[in-house]
Amino acid sequence: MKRSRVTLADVAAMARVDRAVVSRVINKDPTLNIRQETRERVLTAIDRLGYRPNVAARSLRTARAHMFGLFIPDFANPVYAEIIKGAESEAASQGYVLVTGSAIGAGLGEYMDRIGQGRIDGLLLAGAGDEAGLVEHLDRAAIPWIMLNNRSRSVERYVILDDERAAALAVEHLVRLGHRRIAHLAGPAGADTAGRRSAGYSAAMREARLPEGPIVAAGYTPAGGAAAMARLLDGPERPTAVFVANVASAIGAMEGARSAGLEIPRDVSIVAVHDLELASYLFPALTTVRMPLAELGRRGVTLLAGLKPDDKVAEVLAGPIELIQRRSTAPPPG
Amino acid sequence: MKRSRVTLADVAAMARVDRAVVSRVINKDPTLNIRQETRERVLTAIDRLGYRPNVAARSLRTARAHMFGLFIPDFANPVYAEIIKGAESEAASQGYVLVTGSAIGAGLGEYMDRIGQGRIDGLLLAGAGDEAGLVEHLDRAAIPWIMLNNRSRSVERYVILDDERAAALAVEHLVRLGHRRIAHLAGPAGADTAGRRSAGYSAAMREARLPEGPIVAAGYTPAGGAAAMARLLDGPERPTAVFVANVASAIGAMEGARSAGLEIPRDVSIVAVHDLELASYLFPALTTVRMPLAELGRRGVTLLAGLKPDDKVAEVLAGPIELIQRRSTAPPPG
DNA sequence: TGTGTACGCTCAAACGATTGATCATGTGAG
DNA sequence: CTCACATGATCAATCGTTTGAGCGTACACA
Repeated sequence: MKRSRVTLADVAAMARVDRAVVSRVINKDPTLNIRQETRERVLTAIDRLGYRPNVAARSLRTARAHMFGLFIPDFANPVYAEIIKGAESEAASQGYVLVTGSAIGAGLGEYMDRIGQGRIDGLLLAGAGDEAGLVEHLDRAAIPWIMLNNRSRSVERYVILDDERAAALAVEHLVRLGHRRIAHLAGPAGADTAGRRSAGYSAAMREARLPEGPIVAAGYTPAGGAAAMARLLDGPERPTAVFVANVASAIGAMEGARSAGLEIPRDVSIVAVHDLELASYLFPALTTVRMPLAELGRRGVTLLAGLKPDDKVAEVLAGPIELIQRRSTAPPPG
Repeated sequence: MKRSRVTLADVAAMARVDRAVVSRVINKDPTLNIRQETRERVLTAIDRLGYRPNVAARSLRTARAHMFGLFIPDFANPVYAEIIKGAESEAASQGYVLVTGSAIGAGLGEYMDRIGQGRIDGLLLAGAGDEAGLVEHLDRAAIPWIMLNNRSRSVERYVILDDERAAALAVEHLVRLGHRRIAHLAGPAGADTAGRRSAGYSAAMREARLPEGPIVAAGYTPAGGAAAMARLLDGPERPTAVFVANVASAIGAMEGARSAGLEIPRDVSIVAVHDLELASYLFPALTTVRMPLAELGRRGVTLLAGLKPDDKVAEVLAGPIELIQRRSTAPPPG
C-alpha cells in the first residue's frame, strides 16, 4: 500500500500541461478546446499516476460536496432499508454519494454539529417527528432538506405516500372477506404516518357503513404490537380482523394473538402496511399492503438535487400501492 | 432559512482578533495563551454568528476528514443493523462521523471512485467476500481499512467473532437435549463466517462422537433457508435437529419445515446463529446464539482510528457469546 | 541601561482544485 | 500588409482553515 498523494500538479507535470487543462479534462469542461493528442497525454498521466481528485479541495472551491445525507431513527427497522436502497441508487445515478446515519445516543442537533458545514449538500429525514428545535437545527445548517414520510407541521418540505389509500385497501380487503368487526392497531400517537393510516381506516369503515372497532396505538415495533394486540383482544366484543398500521408491529401482533389462544386466520385475520420479504416466511404468511418505499427514497434524492434552501415541497408520491394477499387473512369464523 | 456563510474571518472581525486566535480557541490548542476576556469575546462571536467550521477547508488543510465509512452488502439484512449501531456510537464518541453505504448496482470500485480521495479517513467492510480486485481498489484509495467478520485470504486486516464457538454452543445445546441426528444448514460456500460455523459444527459433532448429519449450503436469506431445508428433509434419515448458520436463513428454514408437514420443535428442532428482537416473535420463538455484533462494529472503529495504512490487524473479538433458549428446540421425538 | 523571557496575540504560507481572464500562434479575409 | 478571429493552451486569484514563526509590550533582574 503506497501512500498515494498524487495531485493535479503531478498529473499536469507528467502531461506537460497546466493544471487548469487537467482539471478541465476531468470535469469535461465544454469550453475547453484541446487537441486530441494532448487530451490523451493527460488521460494517460491520470491513469499512470492513479490520480484521484481530492474531494476536500474540490468542495472548498466549488462549495458543493456531491454528497447527500439520509437520517433515519433506527437501522434495525427493515422498512428503512427499502428507502435507503432507492435513495442510494438514485444518488449514484446523479453522481452523488448518499450517506446514511442514525441518531444513536445523540439527537439530530449533535449529529449536524459533527457533520459540520459543507460536508453534505442536502439532507433527507426519514421517520423524523416534529421534535422541538428540529427545524431550527436544520435551518442553521443552511442546506436544503426534505422529510420523507412525515408531513411536518411547521414547514412545507416533505414527500409522503398515500397512507390513507393503503389503509383503505387493507380494510376493503377485510370487508370483502366478510368481516364486520375490524379493529385497528394504530401507530404511535405522534407519528404522521400513523395518523394518516388511521384516517384511512376510519374513512374506509365509514364507506362500508361499519362501526369503528376498538383502536389501540403502539410503537412500530414487535414488542409494541404484541402488547397492543393483547389489549385489543381483551374487550367484550372480540374483533374478527385487525388492520395493523405497520409490519413490524404486525409481527408482534401475531404473537399477541397466539398468546391469547387464537389461531390466525381462523379466529382473527391480520393485515398490515408495508411489505417485506420476511412477510412470506412468517407463520402464517402475512397479508400486507406494499408501498413504494424505494420510490420514496429515490424521489427524495431527485427533489433534493434540484432544491434551493427556501423552496417548498409538498408531495404525495404517486406510485403503485397494492395488497399482497397471503395466509393471515380469511373469512371470519362462523 | 438564512444562507449562513459565516467564516472564521467573520468571527475574527466581530471579536476583533486574528483568525488564528479563533481557530485555536475552537480547536482548544494547548499552546494558545489567551486572556479570559478575549476568549469570551471569541466564544460570543461564534455563538452570535452561528458559526460552524467548514469541513472542506479543514480537511484540505489537515488532510483528515474525521469521517469513517462502513460498507455493507445490504441494508435489508438486520444483522448489519447491530454492527452499524456499535460502529456509529463508537465513532461519535471519538469525534468521527460514521457513514454507511451499500453497493447497490455498483461494486465497491465505483463506490470508492465516487467517494473520492480525502473524504473518509478509513473504511470498515462488513460482509465483504474475497472479490477479485477488492484489495487493489482499497489500496489504491490509500486509506486504512478493516474487514469485519471476514478473514480475508489475502491480507491480515480483519476482526472476526468466534464463530466456531457459537456453532459449538448451538450443537452442544442440541446434544444436551438428546439429539443424535443433527443436520447443518450452512451458509454460502464462499463466505468466511459460513466456513467457521461449519468447522465449529464439525468439531462439536466429533466431540460428541456423533456422525455429521447432512450438510446443505444456502445464502443468508429466508428464501435460501427455505430451499435448503427442503433438501435437508428430503433424505432417507430425517434429522431431528438442524443447526442453521444464520438467523435470516433460519426464518426460511422454519417455513421449509412447516411446508414439509413438520411441527417445530416436536418433529424437528432448530437453532440459529445471531440473535434478533424478531426471533422472540417468530412462531415458534427461535432459539439462537447471540453474538457481540455491536461490539464488532465498535472494535472496528477503535482499531481504524489508530491504524496506519500498512498496519496489520488479525483479531478474534473476545466477547460474550450465549445461547438464547426459546421454543424452537426441544428433545427429539420418540 | 541593557537583556532575558513570558505573555498575548498577529502574520502569512500552505492545502489542492476550479475558473474567469489572458495570451501566443496560425489562418483567412479584405 | 493588417486586422479579426479561432484554436489551444496558460495565469493567477480564490475557497476557509490551520499552524509554525514572529512581534510588540511589560516586567524582572543584573
